[in-house]
Amino acid sequence: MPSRKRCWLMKSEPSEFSIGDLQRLGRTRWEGVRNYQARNFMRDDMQVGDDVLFYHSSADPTGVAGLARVSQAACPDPSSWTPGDPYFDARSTPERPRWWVVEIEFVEAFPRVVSLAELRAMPTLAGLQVLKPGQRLSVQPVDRSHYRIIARRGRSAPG
DNA sequence: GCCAACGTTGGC
DNA sequence: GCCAACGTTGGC
Repeated sequence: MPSRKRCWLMKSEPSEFSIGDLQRLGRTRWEGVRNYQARNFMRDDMQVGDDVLFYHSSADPTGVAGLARVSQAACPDPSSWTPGDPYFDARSTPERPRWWVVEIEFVEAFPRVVSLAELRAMPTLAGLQVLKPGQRLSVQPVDRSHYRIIARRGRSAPG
């Protein structure tokens, strides 16, 4: 029996891959995650249909820029055993893959980024992982209540 | 560009 | 298994 849809936050530097890039492509494989905790979330917990907050990191402003959805469950990350690929890892092989990817699809781009400062100022988001000091995980679980609050804020008129 | 926080690696 | 050195992340 399929379990209930979950919600996630996924970070990307918009100079590398932005919500606008996802909008143009429609969907993408989330390649290049090289952190075990983030990998485990993708490989073990993400399911098709899960909701995703698309977060712009190292940006101005940094924050949630839109929504996406998991469109394909995890499979081994071919970039990890492709020599010359920026994400190549000699320890990963097709027989014994070390890194995994999910595919996500575009849902919507917010009319404005809900900035980190704005997220911090919302008392209803207490406990949101990305607000914790030193939190660097590029794939994080998010409470559905938090997801809804952020999605509503992102759709609201700028200002 | 700085640097604090964190994860990974590898010598012992 | 400890832990120092190193690399990376990401806000500022």
